[in-house]
Amino acid sequence: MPKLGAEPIRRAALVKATIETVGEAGSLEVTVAQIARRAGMSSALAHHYFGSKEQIFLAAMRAILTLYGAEVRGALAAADPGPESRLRAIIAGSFSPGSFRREAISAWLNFYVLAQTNPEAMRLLRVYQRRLRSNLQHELRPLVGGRAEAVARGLGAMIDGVYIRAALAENAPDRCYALEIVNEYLNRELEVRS
Amino acid sequence: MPKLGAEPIRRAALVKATIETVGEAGSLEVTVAQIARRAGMSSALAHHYFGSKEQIFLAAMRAILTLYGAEVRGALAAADPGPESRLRAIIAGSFSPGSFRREAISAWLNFYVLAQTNPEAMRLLRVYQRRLRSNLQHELRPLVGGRAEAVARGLGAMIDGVYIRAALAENAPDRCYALEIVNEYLNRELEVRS
DNA sequence: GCAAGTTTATTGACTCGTCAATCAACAAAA
DNA sequence: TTTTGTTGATTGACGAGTCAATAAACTTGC
Repeated sequence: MPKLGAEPIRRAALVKATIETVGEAGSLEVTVAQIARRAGMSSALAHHYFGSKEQIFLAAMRAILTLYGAEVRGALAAADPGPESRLRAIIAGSFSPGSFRREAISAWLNFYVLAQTNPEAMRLLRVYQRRLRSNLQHELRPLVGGRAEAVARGLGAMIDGVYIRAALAENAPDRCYALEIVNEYLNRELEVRS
Repeated sequence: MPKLGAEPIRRAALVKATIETVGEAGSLEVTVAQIARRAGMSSALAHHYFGSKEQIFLAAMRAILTLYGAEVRGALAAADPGPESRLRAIIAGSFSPGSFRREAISAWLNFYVLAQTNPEAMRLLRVYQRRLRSNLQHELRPLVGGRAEAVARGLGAMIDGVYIRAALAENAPDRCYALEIVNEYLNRELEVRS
C-alpha cells in the first residue's frame, strides 16, 4: 500500500522512533529492526531511506539538537528585554519540556557517547556548544564584564551536569529543580559587585 | 606455561585493559577478544575468570570508583584542618590525575551509560554519589549553614558537568582548568554573607 | 626422592545467535 | 512503463560463550 510522498513522513517517523528506542533502551545498542518496527515499517525500508544505521543515529541527533536550538530561540524571542531576562530565558529554554524529558535526556547522553567516536556527531555537538556559549557570553558581558567568559563556561558545565544527573536519577526529571540549581548559580555570579 | 596464583594478576590485567580499551574506543562496543588481547591472554581465559562480558565491565567500574574514592580520601587526609580546606581537598581529589585522565574520563562516561541499563552498575554509582554528597555537605554546613544541601547539589552537578566536557573536549583534559571552574563556583557560594 | 593423582592455568576450535545490509520481487501511483 | 514505496527472505560477518584438550605446578603416599 504505497502512498506517494511518503519519504519525509517515513524519515520523521524513523527519527522519532530512534530517539524513543534509544531513550528507552538507555543505549545505542538497539537494532535497526527495533527502530523500524516502532516506526511501523520494515527494517529494509529504514535502510532504504537512510542507507545505514549510523545515518539514522545522526539524523536523530540532528533532530534533538534542532529541537534544543528551537526551544532556546523560542524562549529568547519570548523573553523580556534586558540581559538578565534573556540569560534566564536561555537557561529556561535549555530545560524546555521538549528537550528535558526522560527519553530525550537519555538519548542525549547516548549521543554524547556517539560523539566520542563519530566525527560528524562531534561536529554537530560543537556547533551547538559554541552557539550556547556565545549566546550566554553575549548576555553576560553587560552584567559581569570580563568575567563573562568564565561564567559562561561555568553555566555550560552546570547545564551539562544537571542533564547527566537527570539521566541517572531514579525519579522523573524535574524541570523546576534543575532550573533552581542553575539559576541559583547565576544569582551568585550576578551578586558579585566589584 | 601456567604460573600458579595467576588469578589476581589476570583479573587486574583484564580490568586495566578494559578501561583502556573502552576509553580508547570511546564506547562499550568492544569485544572480549580485544580486551583479552590487550591484557595478553585469550578471550577464553577472560571468560574463565569473569564469566561474562558484563561482569568484566562491572569489575572495571568498581576499579574506577575505588580509585576515585581513594583519591578523594587521600586528598582529605592530606588537607589542612578547617572545613574550607577540606572542601577544596575533596574537589581537588575529584580531579586527581588518576581519575581525571582521558581514558578514565571516557570510561566514566561509558559507565554512566551502562548504569542506565544495569542495576548493579547503578547501585555502585549511587554509593559513590551519596558518599560525595555527604562529604561535601558535612564540610559545607559550618560554612553556609542551611544552604549546604543546595550548594552540595550544585557542586556535584558541576563536577559531573566538567567531567563530561573533558570527555568531549578535543584537547587533553586540563586539571587546572577544571579546578578553576569548580573552585570559582565555590568562591561565589562562600562569599555570600547573610 | 618419586610416581600417581589433583588442581590450576591456558587456549584453539567450535557453536549458535544476532544483526546490518542487500536484493529480488511485488504494488500502486504518475 | 517509469518512478516510488515496500517487504520477506537471504547473506555474510561478527562475537559471546563453551568445551575438550594440553601443560605445568602442587600434593600425597610411599
